[in-house]
Amino acid sequence: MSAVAGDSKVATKQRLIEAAEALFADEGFDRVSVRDITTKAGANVAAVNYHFGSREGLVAVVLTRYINPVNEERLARLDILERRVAGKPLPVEEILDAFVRPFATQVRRSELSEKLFFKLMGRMFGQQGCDLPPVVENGFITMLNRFHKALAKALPGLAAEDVWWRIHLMAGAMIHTMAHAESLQRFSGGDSGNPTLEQTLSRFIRFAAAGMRQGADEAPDDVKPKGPQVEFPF
Amino acid sequence: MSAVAGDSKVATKQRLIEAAEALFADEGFDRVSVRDITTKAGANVAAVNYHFGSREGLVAVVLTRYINPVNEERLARLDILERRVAGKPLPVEEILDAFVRPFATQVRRSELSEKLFFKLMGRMFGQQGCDLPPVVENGFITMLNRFHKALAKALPGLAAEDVWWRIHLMAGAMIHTMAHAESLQRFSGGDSGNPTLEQTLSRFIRFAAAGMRQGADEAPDDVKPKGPQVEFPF
DNA sequence: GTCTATAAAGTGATAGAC
DNA sequence: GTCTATCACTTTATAGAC
Repeated sequence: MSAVAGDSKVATKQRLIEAAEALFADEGFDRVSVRDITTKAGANVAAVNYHFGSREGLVAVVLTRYINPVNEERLARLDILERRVAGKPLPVEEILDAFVRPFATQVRRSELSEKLFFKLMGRMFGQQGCDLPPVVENGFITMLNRFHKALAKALPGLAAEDVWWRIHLMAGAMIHTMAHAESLQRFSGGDSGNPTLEQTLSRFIRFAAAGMRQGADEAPDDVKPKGPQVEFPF
Repeated sequence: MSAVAGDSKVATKQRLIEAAEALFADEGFDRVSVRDITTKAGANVAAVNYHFGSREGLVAVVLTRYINPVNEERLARLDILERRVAGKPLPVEEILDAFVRPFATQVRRSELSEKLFFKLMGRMFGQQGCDLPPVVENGFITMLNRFHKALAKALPGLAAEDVWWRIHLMAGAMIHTMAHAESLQRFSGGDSGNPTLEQTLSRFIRFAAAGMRQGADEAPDDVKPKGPQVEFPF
C-alpha cells in the first residue's frame, strides 16, 4: 500500500520518503519543493527538516534506497553464476541477466507502480555529474569493475577499453529504455505494443548481448565501419 | 568564438542564448536562473524577458536550436542513401550512420566545446515527458517513423513492434553514451581511453547494428532468452 | 514529534527612465 | 535596446510553543 496523505498508520518519515519518490519520478529532483512533498505526505512543512536535516538529506536517502540494493543484487547474482562455472567464462546473456534482473526484484519491494519506479530509476541512473552520495558512487565503481572483468573474460577478443565502452552503451540502452517507455509509445503512435516487464528485459538482453559480442572474434573495435561516409553539405 | 560577458561585438540576444546553453549543459535546465544567464552573458537582468518574453521562451529557443537541425539532417541523409539503392533495403550500418552523424555536423556549428555540446544534447534528448515544444515533438515523430520504415525494410525478419523497441534501445545507447562520457571515465578509472568523436560513433554503430540485427532471420523477439532464470532469494 | 510563525534569500517579471 | 528599482511570490530553514 502506498503511503500518502491521511495514511496515518505509516510513520511520517516513511510517508515523506514515498511521497518524495513519486514526485521526483514524475517531475525530476529539481522541480519538487519541500512543500510539495509535505503536502503530498500529509505532513507538516517542517517535517522534512526534522526527519532528514534538510531537503538535500531527503534526496540522498531516496537516491541511496534503491540504487545500492540494485548494485548489491547485481554482484550477488554474478557471484552465483560464477560459482557455477568455476573460473570459466560465462555466456554474455547470463551476465546481462544478472545486470538487469535486480530491477525486477526491487520494483516489487517498492510502493511505486512499475511505471513510476522505472521513471525514478531513469532519473537517478541518468543523473549527470557528481551529485550522487559517495557511498553510491563507490558502489557503482565496485559493481562495474566486477562486470567488466566478467565480460572481458566472456569476450576474450575485445580490448579492455572496448569492453568499457560496450558496457556504457549497454547501460545507456537499459536506462533510457526503462525511463522513457512512454516516449516510445508517443513517438510510435502506439505501435510499440504493451510488453510485460519480462518481455522488455528479454528484448534488452538479446539486443545488448548481440552488441557486446559484435566482432569479438575478428577485428578490433576501432576499425572504421563499412558505412558510406557520404560527404554532406552542411 | 564563444559569446560571453564583455564580448560586446555579438548581439545580446545571441550572447544570452550561448550563455544559457553552456549553463543548461552544465547544470540542467532547472537549476539555472535568469540572473545566472544574464550575468554570464554580461547583459542586464531584464534582457531575457525583453528578448525572449520569458525564461520559458529562452528555454524553447535553446531546445529547438539543435534538435531540429539534427532531425532534419538525419532525414536528408537517409534520403540520399535511399535514392542510391532505389527501393532496395539499406545496410543497417548506413542507416545508423545517418542517425548519429548529424551530431558531428552540428557540434561544429555550435560555440560549445564537444564535451559541453554532447552534455546539452543528452539533457535535451533525455528529457522526460512533454516539455518539448510541439514543433520539436512533431519533428521527432516524423523522423522516427521514417527510420522505422527504413530499418523494418532492412530487417524483414522483425515484427514492427520489435523494430520500435530496438530503435528505442539504440537511441538510448547513443544518448546516454554521449551525455555521460565523463561518468564512464570516472567509473572505469580512466581505462576507457580517450577516443575521438569518430571512434565513438564507430563504436556505437557497430554495437547498435549488431543489436538491431540480432536473430532477425530466426526467432521472434519475445522468445525467452536462454539465460539462467536463477531463483533469487530477495 | 508536530505545529505556527517567521526569517532570509532567491525567483521571474515589469514599469518607467534614459 | 538597456538600465534601475521594485513587485509579488516562492524557496529552504528554524526558533519556539505545544
